[in-house]
Parts: sequence; C-alpha cells; structure tokens
Amino acid sequence: VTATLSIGEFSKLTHLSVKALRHYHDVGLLVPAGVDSESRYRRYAPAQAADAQLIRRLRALDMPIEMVRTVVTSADDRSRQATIAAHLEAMEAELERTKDVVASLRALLQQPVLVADVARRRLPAQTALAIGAEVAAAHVEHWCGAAFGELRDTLDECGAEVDGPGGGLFSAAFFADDVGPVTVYVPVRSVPAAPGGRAEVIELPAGDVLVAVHHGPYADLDRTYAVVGAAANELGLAGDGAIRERYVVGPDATDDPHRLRTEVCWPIVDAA
Amino acid sequence: VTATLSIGEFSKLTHLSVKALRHYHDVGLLVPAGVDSESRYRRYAPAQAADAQLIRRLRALDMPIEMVRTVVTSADDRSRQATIAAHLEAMEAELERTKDVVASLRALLQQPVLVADVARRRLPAQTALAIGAEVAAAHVEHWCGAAFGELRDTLDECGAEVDGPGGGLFSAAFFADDVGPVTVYVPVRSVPAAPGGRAEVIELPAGDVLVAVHHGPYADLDRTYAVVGAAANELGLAGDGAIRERYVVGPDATDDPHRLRTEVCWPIVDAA
DNA sequence: TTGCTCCTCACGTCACGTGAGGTGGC
DNA sequence: TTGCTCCTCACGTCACGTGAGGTGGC
Repeated sequence: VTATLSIGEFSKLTHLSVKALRHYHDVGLLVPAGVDSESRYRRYAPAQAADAQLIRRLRALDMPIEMVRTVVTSADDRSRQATIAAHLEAMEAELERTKDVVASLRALLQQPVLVADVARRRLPAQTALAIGAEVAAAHVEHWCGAAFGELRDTLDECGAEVDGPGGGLFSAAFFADDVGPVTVYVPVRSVPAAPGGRAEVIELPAGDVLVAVHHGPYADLDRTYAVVGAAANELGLAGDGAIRERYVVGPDATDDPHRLRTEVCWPIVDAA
Repeated sequence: VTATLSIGEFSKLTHLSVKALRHYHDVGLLVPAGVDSESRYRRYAPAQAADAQLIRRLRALDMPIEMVRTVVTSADDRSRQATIAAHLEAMEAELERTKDVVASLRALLQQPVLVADVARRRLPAQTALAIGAEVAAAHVEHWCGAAFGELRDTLDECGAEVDGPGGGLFSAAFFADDVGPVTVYVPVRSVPAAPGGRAEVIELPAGDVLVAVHHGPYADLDRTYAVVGAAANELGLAGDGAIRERYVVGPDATDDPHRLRTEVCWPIVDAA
C-alpha cells in the first residue's frame, strides 16, 4: 500500500497548479486515485505523476485537452506517437506561417504604399476543370495547393489540354466570415469525359473586371486587393460575384515566393 | 470626396472578417469613417485599408489588441518600431521555450522512468544575500537569472565572500497557484554592510531535507521533484516550508544545459 | 417587390484563473 | 484550538464566432 498525496502535495510534485489539477479532474483527463466521499478531498497516487508529466508537456505545447486525452489513453505506443507527431507538424506549419507574416509586416513597414497598375479587362467565358468547397481562411493556401494537385492528377488521367493558368474563385462570404465557398479551376480546351474524384467540369461566365497583378508572397495579397477594390469603388463600378485570382506564376512554377505573380480580378458591373 | 465602403466591401478589401471589423469598432481600434445615424450602417474610407493591413498582420502574430492600439496610434515611427520589436522578441523567447519543451517531451517519451538517488541530509544554518518577490511560474527562469545577476553585482560591490553555490526557495503557493513567493540567494561567509538594490541579508534556517540531484535542463525539473516528493511522502516525513533548489552547476558555470546540476531539497519533519 | 446586406443583442469558445463563502484535518 | 488546506460554485479572461431576430437598401 502506497501513501497518497493531497492535491497541494501533488501540485508540488508535478508543477501543475491546483486549479489545473481540479480542471483535469473535472474533464476526466487526470482523475485522482481516490476522492473522500465525505470531504470530497482528492487523493493522488505517486504513480500518477507520470501521466501528469506527459500532460504538462503536451499542454505547454498548447495541445488541446481532447488531443491530450487521446495521447494519454492511447493503447499502443505507435498511435500515441502518431498523435504527438501530428501536433508537432501542426506547430511547425504554424511557425512557417508566422515567419511569412513577419516578413509581410516588415515589407509593409518599409514600403507602406503599394503601387500597382489597375486595368479594365473583359474575361472570356471558359470551360474549366474545378474543385470547390467550403474553406476556412486559415487553411486556404494549403487547401488550394492540395486541390490543384488533384486537378493536375485528373487532367493527366483524362488527357485534357490545359488552356491558360489556373485560378481561384473566392466568394464574398469567404472574406466576410473567414470561411465560405472557394473554387479552384484549370481552364481546359476540350471537355473531358468523366473527370473522377472531386473534380467537375464548370463553365466560367464571361465578365468585366478590374485587374491588378500581385507580385510576391500570398501573405501580401490583401494589399493588392485594397488597390483594386478601392479603384472599383472609386469608379462606382463594384459588382457582385466572386473575386477571381489567376495564378500566372504559381507555386508550381517557382520556389521563390517573390517571383509569384497573381492577377487579382475584381468583378465590375457589366458594360453590356 | 471619395466614395466610402460598406463593411462587406471593406472586408473584401482588407481580408478582415465582418465580425472582426465590428469588434475593432467596438473597442475603438478601427473606427469607421462614418456611421449612418439612422440605420447604424458603418462606412469605411478606402484610406483606412492601411490601418487594417497593419492590424491584420499584428493580430496574425497574436499581438494583444491593446498593444496593437499602441502601435496604430503611436505618434512617431520610433516608438511604433519599439513596440513591434518588443513583441517580436517575446515571440522569439516563446519559441525558445517551446523548443525546450519539445526536447523535454522527447526525453520523457524515450526514458519514461527517471532514476535518481534520494538522500537524507541536514542543511546547516547559513547567512545569505537574497532577493525575493512574487513570481509567476511562466517567468521564473528569467526572473531567477536576472536576480542572480543583481546578486553578483551587489556581492562585487560590497566584497562579501561567497560560501557555496547559490540557491532558490520556492513556496508551496508558488506551485499551487503558478504564482507566489520565490527567493534566490547566495550564501556569504561574512555579513556585508549595506547591500543596496533589491538585495537583503537573510538567515537560512537549518533543517532536515531529502535531496536528489537533477541532471540537465530545468524543463525536466518536475521529474526529479516527483522522485524526491514521492520519497518524502512514502516515508511519511513530508514537512512544510519552501522547497529549496541548489544550483551546484548553474547557467553561469556552463552553456550546455545537459551539464547543469541542481539539488532538489525537500523539507521533512525535523529529527530534533 | 424580393432577397441580400447590415444591424444589435446574447451567448459560446477554451483552459483554466479569481475570488467568495464555507468546511475539514493536523 | 487555531490556522492552513481543501472544497464547490459563479464568474472573468480574450478576441472574436455563432446564431437569433429584425430592419434597411438596391
């Protein structure tokens, strides 16, 4: 029989605060070995320190409690490792994004005013192979990359001839709510038979737009949006419908983000 | 006169969600150029996109809104840069801490069981130069480093002779609440006259303790705590009073965290 | 005229922290 | 016996997100 520890003693052993320990009890993540039925005093076994140590480290890495529970209760070592690895990869991705934002912030501070030519253009109707979904702003870039990968695969399979750079359609709701319909597409010359996968054949309607070319990383795209959007508003022409991005030089064409070129196409009221 | 934009249009220009824009209005961070007194519709000026771009980047870096406000409203460029630099440094420190935690997690997974010898010892009474304060767990390591720096300076000034490695006293409340009294000290042979600064002369009382030596980074200290604390509990000897750490090989003696040696001294009921 | 946009509450999120008010254990 | 520890609510934090329910503008 081993002696048990009060919550205060266990707190000193584990460096978890008393409040945290009570919370982990409440949510069933770290349940005391015993609870006095009368006084409701919690009693911890010294062996529970092992779980506490794991929990403390995972929480220090901001792993959500439900995920911590998955790790702590996982039967075998392999699935435990997999859950941890998934979180570490997510952290790594976050770090990359943070670096991009820092670069974007420095660029804004050094060059507060963006000069970009805005032109009016009529987009022709086009047939395209497309994938659409509800996408959260936080994951757009990743989602678009994956979707374009799928589109490339499908194009290879059905042997359709590509007709110009790929693009994306971003609904107003996507910007207003930080989540909403997004579609990426690749224009094709001939209509492929049965696309397969998530890809489908769509008809891009013709329409008038204001266009500016965005040079560089996608983290800075809002600056070009502001230029084109302000121009459309200034002219009193701002139309509705999705904003279109055309990846003239996309991530598949260059590894240097500063060589990326993206046309931002702002729909305006039709001249016709 | 320039045309203004509705909140939905401004959202598209800036990539800030409508909900975020309303919130920034509520807290006065980004106030629309105009608000219709009847319909309460917000109207944004295109020129406000510049502020929006800055705010979006700072928030993407998790800068607290009050700090963002400081940046946005700062009069001169220098204070603006200083605030931003302070936040970037905090992020850098966070990244370092995260790396330490990841290493600590890997160590725990590879070597779940820590073997450490626990010994009983009587600590003699000692005179020491000390600095004490309420410290939050999140900042202990940094605080201790700064405090030891001050103690060294004071010792140099008053020429007191050091009598053994420095140490720290950590109250039970510090662990229970993640914030509480912490004192760091350096034992001295002779009583220095007027210490100056935050330093004061204290008398460390004699007392019986259980001791184990912790080898390696401080991020792993909880594991040695668990061993010593469990031993004290097992023996039914756990006393009260502060836990003492003695920095036998401290950060000033080595740059390699794996060479650090720390004695963890757990107070037990006095034999006398 | 009909949706679509916009509005204002009120409440939820996440992992605890902060008291308030009260009892139990050495 | 006296504090000290521990208990359980109830509410606060932070920066918005999620509806509900309703009105305004093209």
